[in-house]
Amino acid sequence: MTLPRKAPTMADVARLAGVSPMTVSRAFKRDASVSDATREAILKAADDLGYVFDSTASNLRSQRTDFVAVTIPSINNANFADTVRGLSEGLKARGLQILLGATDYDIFEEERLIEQLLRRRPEAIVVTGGQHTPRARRMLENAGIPVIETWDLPAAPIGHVVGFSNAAAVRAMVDHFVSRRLTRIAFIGGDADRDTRGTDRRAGFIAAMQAHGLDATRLIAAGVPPISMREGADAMGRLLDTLPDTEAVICVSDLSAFGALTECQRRGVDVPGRISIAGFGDYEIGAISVPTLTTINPFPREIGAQTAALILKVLDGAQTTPATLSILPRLLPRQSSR
Amino acid sequence: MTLPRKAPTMADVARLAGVSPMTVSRAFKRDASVSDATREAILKAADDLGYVFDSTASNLRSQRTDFVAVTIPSINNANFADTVRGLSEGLKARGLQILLGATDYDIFEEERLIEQLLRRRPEAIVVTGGQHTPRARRMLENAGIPVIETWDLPAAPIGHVVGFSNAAAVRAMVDHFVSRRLTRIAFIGGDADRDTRGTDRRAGFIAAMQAHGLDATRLIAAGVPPISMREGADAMGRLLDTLPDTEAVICVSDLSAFGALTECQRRGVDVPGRISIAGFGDYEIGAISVPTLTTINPFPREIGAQTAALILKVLDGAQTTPATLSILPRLLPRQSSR
DNA sequence: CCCGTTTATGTTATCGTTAACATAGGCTGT
DNA sequence: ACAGCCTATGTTAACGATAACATAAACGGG
Repeated sequence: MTLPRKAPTMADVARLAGVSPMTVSRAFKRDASVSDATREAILKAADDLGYVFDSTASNLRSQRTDFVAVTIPSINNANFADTVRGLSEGLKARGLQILLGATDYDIFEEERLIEQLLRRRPEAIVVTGGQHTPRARRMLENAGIPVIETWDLPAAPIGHVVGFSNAAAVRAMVDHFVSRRLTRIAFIGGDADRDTRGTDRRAGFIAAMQAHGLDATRLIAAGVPPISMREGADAMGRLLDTLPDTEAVICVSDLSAFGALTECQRRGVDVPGRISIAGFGDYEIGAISVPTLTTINPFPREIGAQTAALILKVLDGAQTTPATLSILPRLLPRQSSR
Repeated sequence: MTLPRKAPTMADVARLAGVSPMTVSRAFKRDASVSDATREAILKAADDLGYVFDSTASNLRSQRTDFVAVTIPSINNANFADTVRGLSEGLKARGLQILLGATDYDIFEEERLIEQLLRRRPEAIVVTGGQHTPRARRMLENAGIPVIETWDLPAAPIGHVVGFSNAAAVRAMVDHFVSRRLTRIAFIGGDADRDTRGTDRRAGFIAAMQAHGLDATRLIAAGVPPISMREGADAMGRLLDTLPDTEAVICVSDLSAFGALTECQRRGVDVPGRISIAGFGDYEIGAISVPTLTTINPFPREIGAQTAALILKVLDGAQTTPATLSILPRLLPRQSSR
């Protein structure tokens, strides 16, 4: 057992390799000009000493952290996870690392998180949604780094946008049902004020119903977002109890839609025979359940990939004006609706 | 539009507030001794200037980053996400932030990731699983920070452990089936060598079957881990085609088990009447599907929570020897098995 | 073969915060 | 009233890498 002596620094490596610290620094960068022999000797020396590059020092001196800060509502959500995956893959090649934080669907938590993240001096920041506290907005505006809002098309963007209209996506679903002669349509979502995307979807539902001259009052609040399969099932139970003549139901996500489907199965209610069900998000479950679930794919991974590409473009100076990349969600009619 | 002048530093804040930079530094810490009047003036000045604390400098000087590095196989997995959530919640109170990386179920990718993470000088590192490349192992051993292996009970731990035996958990499932007089049992998992926890589960299955004197050759390889619902369904299809007398099947996860269930539903194969199905992980879907899925809950969130608590203890010096916290997974018999 | 250019390396100062030490003034108890 | 002890603040130097500048050696073309 050796004593836990102080960790070796570049100076130690330099001494052992017989070069200056600056040369060691160069040897650890990809592009820098160091002769092969010297680099090899340096890496050997570093390995012998068990040297581990200290990026805290590098970050300060070079004023670069190679972090990209990302906030998502929840880690435990396949859609947001897909976006993070798309981002991560697109940024990895450039050595950019994601600094991830979850807001728990709360814009005040988001504000706190953004402050924490900005202190780490990321190269760019990606936030989910276009609704923020005034202070959060101010921090983002003054951060001096590229800001990308995703999963939404904010009316007044802070910087760049890679998103889609949640309201328009749900409108397409309403249109789909109406074209099938289904008019008594309900909406199952979370309690109004927390999940802003869920709220947008509900608003889109109401607007679309009214545009068709239909009653938009079949609204079931299933609990605090994100609503679970279980909450979807419970909401469906209440819907069947109170408004049994409902012909179709749009759920805020595929998870709640699947829960709703199982409630119908337990009660022997035929889907889509007696009631049609639609979800949102194109989760895998909707593609494989029996029956499969009609849903909307907002291409979350694509959002991440395009966001990553945009960040690289901006950091390269190849994009100097705020960009808005609009993703077009796709309606996927499946067995759960007719 | 103001010019993007240089971001203000503590020195700027200090000048405006009429104090020394050190006092500003103190004002930004929780415990430091600064009079209320001074702190207020400083925070006001900071706000006026739009000052954002620079943790890159703080990290270097104080030799603390308040990062805890975490590697998980995949971001897009509810079980690992739960562990991260448990960790995150337990660490937040102490101002520790998670630095997350995904290995994509690949120990070579894990090695690369561990190196990247250690360069950021985390206060502790949490890895999923107990199998690592030799170099990864060496890096962890020499990192000089607490190392916690999770989701496994390694034979030769590097440091601390918060995990469970995947093999033992599956053995309990085999025992469960055997006690119900089911003996022709199959296992659906991923291809052998990648997902080490999946491999452990398969090995546990084989060992348990042999311990009962039963045939342990009904093994279906469903593809590259992590295997999806779809792959679970496909595997079940092959199983029904090739070994139609199978009485029970244990799937490597609830997701593949649900896929397998849907394949049975599509084929009109009664579950559990003709075949029993079990999964692993206690995903929400298993609790709500019709029929509900027999599964094993390894308490992923608890793993995260206990890991967080352990890290705090170690950083406080209240735990100086390597700890092994063993979680006991719970078998949950449900409708999909009899 | 000489001068302009490139390549490999060295030197110096610095990024912005804070640990460590120092000190003035106020307070406490006897 | 004074030693002893807090409390609030200041001063100095350092964390470990690297940007910016400098230079010696190698190269190359006419």
